[in-house]
Amino acid sequence: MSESEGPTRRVGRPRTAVLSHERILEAAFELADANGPEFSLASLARRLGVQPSALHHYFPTKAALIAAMRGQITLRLGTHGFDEQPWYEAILPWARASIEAFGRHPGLIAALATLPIDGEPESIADYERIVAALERDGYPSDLIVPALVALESFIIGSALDGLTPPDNLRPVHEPERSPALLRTEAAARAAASAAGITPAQRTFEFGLRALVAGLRAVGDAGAEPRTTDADAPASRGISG
Amino acid sequence: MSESEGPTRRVGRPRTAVLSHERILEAAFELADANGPEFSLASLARRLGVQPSALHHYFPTKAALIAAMRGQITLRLGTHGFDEQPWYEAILPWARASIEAFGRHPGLIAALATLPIDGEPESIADYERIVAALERDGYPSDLIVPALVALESFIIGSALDGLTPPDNLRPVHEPERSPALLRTEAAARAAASAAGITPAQRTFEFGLRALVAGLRAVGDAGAEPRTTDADAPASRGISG
DNA sequence: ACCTGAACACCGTTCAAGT
DNA sequence: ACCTGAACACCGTTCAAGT
Repeated sequence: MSESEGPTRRVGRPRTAVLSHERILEAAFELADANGPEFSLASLARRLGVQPSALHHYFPTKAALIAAMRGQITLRLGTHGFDEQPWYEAILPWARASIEAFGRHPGLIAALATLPIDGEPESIADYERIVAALERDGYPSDLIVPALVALESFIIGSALDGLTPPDNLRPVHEPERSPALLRTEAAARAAASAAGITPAQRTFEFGLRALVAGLRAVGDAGAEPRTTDADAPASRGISG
Repeated sequence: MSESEGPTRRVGRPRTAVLSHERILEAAFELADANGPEFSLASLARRLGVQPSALHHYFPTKAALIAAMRGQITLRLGTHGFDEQPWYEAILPWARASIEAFGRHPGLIAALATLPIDGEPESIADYERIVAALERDGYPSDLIVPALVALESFIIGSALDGLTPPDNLRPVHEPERSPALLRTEAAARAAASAAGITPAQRTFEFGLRALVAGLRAVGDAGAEPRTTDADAPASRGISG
């Protein structure tokens, strides 16, 4: 959109500002859409026709810019009717919109995943809506945030999985050494093809339903003191 | 371990080789263990007392080195008794060992996740063992690989989640605007603290059990032609 | 206040040259 | 074959200087 291939602006403050938070964010999304994991401030500056250092006047660090992008993405997710439907219904379109949004910006997924939420009003508001629905539906209080985070972890991991080639798990080098993998990978790829979607998309939809069903089962049994405790086994496996 | 802070080796082929695949991998794991997402060939070369370009003699690219590290990590995961136990039992310690391994190398998680499996014999062998167990237990053939990939996506996403601060979802800036999140996040953190684990660890264990339970439910209903089809809804949500 | 331009401390990778 | 050293094309960030 904004081409401006550098009429070599001279030094000093321009008469009218060339940049703004909005213009930078817009160009940043264009750059992130042009797929490939190459998202750098330098290439963003090139696209905007400015020097890289000019960007730091609006966003102090690269992480701050990405945090702002995350806020925009969250805004566009929409509400998905958590107020009208039970959480396990409304969460499905929310999850689909989330991975779709992540998939549109391949170069950002890893960065978005590790970014602290911190003071991000949009993400906080999004979480608040979902958490409130779980509370309203009687989900066990101390398992609401874990359920939400587990779901988001699955979404993030699936988004990264979507970056791998469609036949990523196909044993091409020594197929005779992994016959079961060869068989089942072909079956899964054929099923995805028949459905007109990628294997990664089919995997996501399948895993999403399984995870939500599992989370729901625990929540329904949530009135009693919880025999399906989530705490016990961790002491025998996971460390720091 | 290997200090060798550069007695300034002179040019030309050394009388006895200074590097080897094993020495490089060992140092690479030491570097990845020293937490922080800074894993570079330059810092690895510094640790080994060589020039960065020397590394390319053993691993053509950084991605090739990380692929080799992934192979080592997979080897150390162990077998976890998929031959003796049903898949939904053996998969639990396998998943715990996986996230523990990822958690030990924070700087590698994102790179490991996006790496194509390609010709990685160790990972292929690991998958083959798991897939074979699912087949043996009668899991629907075209859902075996999706089940495995969904689980691994959850593990990868959870590993990334483990990098965020423990109170990542706590609304500190405007707590009055998100009361439900404030309540439930505190409840979850308190429960984790009482169990002597981090919130991320408790979330992982909880989500793992929910996901496996959900995957198992679909598999048990797998004899019939599948009314719980994974294909239909994708046509109304997920795109390229 | 808002930009340029130089500078700093990094990256991964290639390749000629030396032994 | 196995390393050094120089070179190339990048990074993010800081900061003085100009308007």
